Amino acid sequence: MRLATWNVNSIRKRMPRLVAWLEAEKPDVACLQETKVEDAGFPTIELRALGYEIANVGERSYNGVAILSRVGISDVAIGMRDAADDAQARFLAATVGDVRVACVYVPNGQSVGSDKFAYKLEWLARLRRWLDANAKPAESLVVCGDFNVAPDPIDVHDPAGWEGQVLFHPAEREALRHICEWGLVDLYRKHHPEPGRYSWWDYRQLGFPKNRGLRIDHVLGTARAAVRCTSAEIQREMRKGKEPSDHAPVTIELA
DNA sequence: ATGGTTGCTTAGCAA
Repeated sequence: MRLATWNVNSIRKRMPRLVAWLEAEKPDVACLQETKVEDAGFPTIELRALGYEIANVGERSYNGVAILSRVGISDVAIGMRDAADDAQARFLAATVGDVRVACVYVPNGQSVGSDKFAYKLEWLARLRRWLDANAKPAESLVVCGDFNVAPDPIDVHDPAGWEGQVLFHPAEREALRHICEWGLVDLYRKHHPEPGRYSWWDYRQLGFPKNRGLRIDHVLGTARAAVRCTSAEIQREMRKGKEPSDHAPVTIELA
């Protein structure tokens, strides 16, 4: 089973690329973030025509996550369904094939010390509590999406310059570690120990041509998923060309 | 130096 995660930065804007990518890569499961559209405007008919069943939760202008599956989709959960009153469309879980998958769009955090940064840390803490309450480390579970956190210095083009900044602040990295300590493995790192592999490059300041990137999009899996994971890739070429998303897809193969 | 680029929605916000 081929599973991918991709922050598309507006599904409507990205439809030509998304359709071409789905047709070329044929992922069995595609987890999308930043769809930026209300449910009524989601391109359901077009994606169904490509053979996908869809779970989606969106909102006007911002956020929005979706799971596309060609291997069935069931037990869809929209939002973390915890005590927090969270109107933002950032979380979807579903069973696809024999795998439970959670598609997440972690808040960006904007700047360290801001209300949005506090919200990001709280959201990451909620994600850990969601795992505690709704999943088991012994099951086949994948948690993937845009985490807006680079875990380690090797995930950052200029770790000294980024240290303490949003996306690479010790508090967010600790929150991500706490999530992984529940029982999740970074499936990309499992196959790629080398530094300098990024999934996001800022549109500004020639971020991509200068390869000033960060690895902030992740596919995390339980041990049971990890033993089935035979490969993982970042599709850097998808960041090239006309009107790209600022994120590249990350894909894994599960035996 | 709070710049710069993109997208949504239409001037300002979010990333």
